[in-house]
Amino acid sequence: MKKYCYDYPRPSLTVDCAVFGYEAGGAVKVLLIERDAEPYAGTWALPGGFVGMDETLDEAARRELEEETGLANIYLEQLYTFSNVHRDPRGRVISTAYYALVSLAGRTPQAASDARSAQWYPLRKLPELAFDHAHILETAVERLRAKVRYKPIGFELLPEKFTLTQLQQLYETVLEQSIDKRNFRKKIIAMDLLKPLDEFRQGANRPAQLYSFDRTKYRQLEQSGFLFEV
Amino acid sequence: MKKYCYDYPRPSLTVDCAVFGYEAGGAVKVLLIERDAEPYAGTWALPGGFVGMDETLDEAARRELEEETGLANIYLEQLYTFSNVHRDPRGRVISTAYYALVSLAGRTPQAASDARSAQWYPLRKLPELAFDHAHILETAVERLRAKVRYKPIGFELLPEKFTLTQLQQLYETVLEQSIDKRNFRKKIIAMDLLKPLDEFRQGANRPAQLYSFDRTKYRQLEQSGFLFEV
DNA sequence: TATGTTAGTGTCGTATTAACACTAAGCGGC
DNA sequence: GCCGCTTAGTGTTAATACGACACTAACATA
Repeated sequence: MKKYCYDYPRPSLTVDCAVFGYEAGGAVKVLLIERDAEPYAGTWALPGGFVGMDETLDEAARRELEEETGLANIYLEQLYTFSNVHRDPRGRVISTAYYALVSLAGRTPQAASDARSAQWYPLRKLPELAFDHAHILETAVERLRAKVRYKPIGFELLPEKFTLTQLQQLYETVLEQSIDKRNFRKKIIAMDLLKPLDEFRQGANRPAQLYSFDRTKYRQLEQSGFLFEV
Repeated sequence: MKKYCYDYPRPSLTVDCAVFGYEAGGAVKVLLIERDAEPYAGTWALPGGFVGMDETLDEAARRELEEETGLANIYLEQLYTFSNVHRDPRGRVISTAYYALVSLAGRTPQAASDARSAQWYPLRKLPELAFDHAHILETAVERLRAKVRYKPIGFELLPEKFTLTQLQQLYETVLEQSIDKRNFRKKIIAMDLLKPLDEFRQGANRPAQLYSFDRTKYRQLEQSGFLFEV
């Protein structure tokens, strides 16, 4: 018994989340779930689901992400709304995609809701994806790369205290290109965004200076719409 | 009698178009319609309307724009999907906004459908707008400015044959800042995007060299994702 | 104490950018 | 016909930003 009736037909609305995970030294990963329900049961897909009547798309994206993978407090940014007429075999479903880049550290997904399992997949070794999610993911990767080139990243993606080498590796991983060490340091230091700490990271070799982000300066820069080219 | 029934409630989906118009020497204008139907009857708004079941959002945006204003063949680009829960008094309505920048020349809107009237409004002298359309417009202006800084504009916005001064004025108008004449010419010429013609524009003063766009080169550059800073 | 590994640092040539002022060509009025 | 007004058109220079490039420092371990 269908209870919700309208004068005109309405498409369904979903959200999908392309969450990229970064881990020092590793490749970029993507958070995927194995679908438990039809259609595409048993197939891997981006976390996502239907939008509720009393939540914004942002809220829906965050909620679905947490429901299906257990990951909360991830800042998602709207990517694009995909509206191909036949993108979903259930009928007319329009989906607004979100994306994010987060640190893998401490973020182990736990499948729940209609996800049979949930895990990080290396971006270069993806399984077959449900719906048009491969296409969504492509779009998200493009956007992520484009964005990283003019907005600094780092918050969230590194431990509270980190070395310049770690920061450089982050950029090299996301951009998939190597960067000159001296030039990178020059530029980052010139931005005056990092606070050198009194600590050093001990280890097998020469101890590395630890830095932390200066969030105040970060926000100032953010508002003035600055450019940041690596 | 409501004929379309579903197991779960569904939001309505609309599209809205922020179409900016440029005219040599004038300020940037925005295409608005005066709503004929409730809610907001008599108030000015962005052209737009409900999405059909067998059309993509892009198609819906183009269709609504033509229905309400008579303007066709405008290349719209997706801007953002606005989903505030109370953005529409009729209930839950989510709207995907599109934007475009076109030449005013020969584009006189003709109201139809549920638009009582349709006209170009100077961006600096806007009336009160319906729904959250003022907010959508703000977002569109930001995006337009950002985009113009790295993608060349000009096609569509100038007559087939134009002078470098006209092209410069276009940039100055859209960016709302003045540009050094010599530097601008140097840069534009260096891009090798313009064909100097054998003609000059006659008028009251020194005749100006006429140029036209070299569309082949434009497409080449477009594909290589080039940057273009003015 | 010798070796291996990562941290850290400066210069220079080149390319890009911004600032800046005068001459050229046509028109209209006198 | 010449003077004045208006718009078109043109190069140089100084400052800055960028990319390329190689060695020394510090520590751990064998």
